[in-house]
Amino acid sequence: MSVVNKGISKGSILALKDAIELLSGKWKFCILHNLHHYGTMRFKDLQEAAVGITPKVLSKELQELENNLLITRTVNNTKPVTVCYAPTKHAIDVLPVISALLDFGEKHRKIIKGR
Amino acid sequence: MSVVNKGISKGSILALKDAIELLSGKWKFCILHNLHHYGTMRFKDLQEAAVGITPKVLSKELQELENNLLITRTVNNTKPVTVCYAPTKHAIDVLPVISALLDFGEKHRKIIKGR
DNA sequence: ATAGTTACTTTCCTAAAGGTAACGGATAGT
DNA sequence: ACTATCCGTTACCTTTAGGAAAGTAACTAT
Repeated sequence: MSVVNKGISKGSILALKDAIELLSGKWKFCILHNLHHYGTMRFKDLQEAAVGITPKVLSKELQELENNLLITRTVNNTKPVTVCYAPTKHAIDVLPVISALLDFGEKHRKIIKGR
Repeated sequence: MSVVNKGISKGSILALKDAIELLSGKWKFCILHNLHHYGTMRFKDLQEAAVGITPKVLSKELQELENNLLITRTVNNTKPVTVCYAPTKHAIDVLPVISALLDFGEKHRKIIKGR
């Protein structure tokens, strides 16, 4: 009937905690959301898309995502150097999380508004 | 083809940020996960299920979840007072997020292990 | 020579998250 | 009177997240 119904395995709670630890925070979902939409983005594009983020924070988030094999970083030898970030195949696995969050967020807004 | 493919609306990014703001953090997903599994839990059950959480933090998380209409709090007039927490109908909307996170977490573990 | 662009890094700082430990009120058992 | 249970609260402290502002390196254009 429900998604979780047969008992909570220790493995599953660990997987949940891993996912939370990696993806929690103010920006990672937004970055991945943008990246999945546009496919490939430069640093500045990402900064403009994630309104309010500072270069320092963006840089840190991107490094963490790269370390976890969710994005790739490519340096182009252009006049002023440009860098491209793109989602990896593995990043596709976070799409369901993002769309579920999006869905929840929209439903939640309605419910909170009308109380 | 993909879940997000037609443009990023401002509303959707706001919904995403709302969801992140509410659910981000170390414990809320775990608490909701447990609550959905067991249906109704007392304070102490929740504390034992979320290994490592302290009463202060648990108390705060539960208040936030209650304020956001994701759980209900019921005080029973038993010998030593007991309190029951249960998920609301609205909390069902976070189940897809949890199962997607769980799924991602498991896939991610495999990918990170074998690199 | 000066100024602009891109992609950061560095330093400094504040606020929030989260942990530790102890305590409190209600009630009941011994 | 003492102890225990349950559900917290309170005070205190440390850690982390994240923001502000400036700087840097490499290059180009004027």
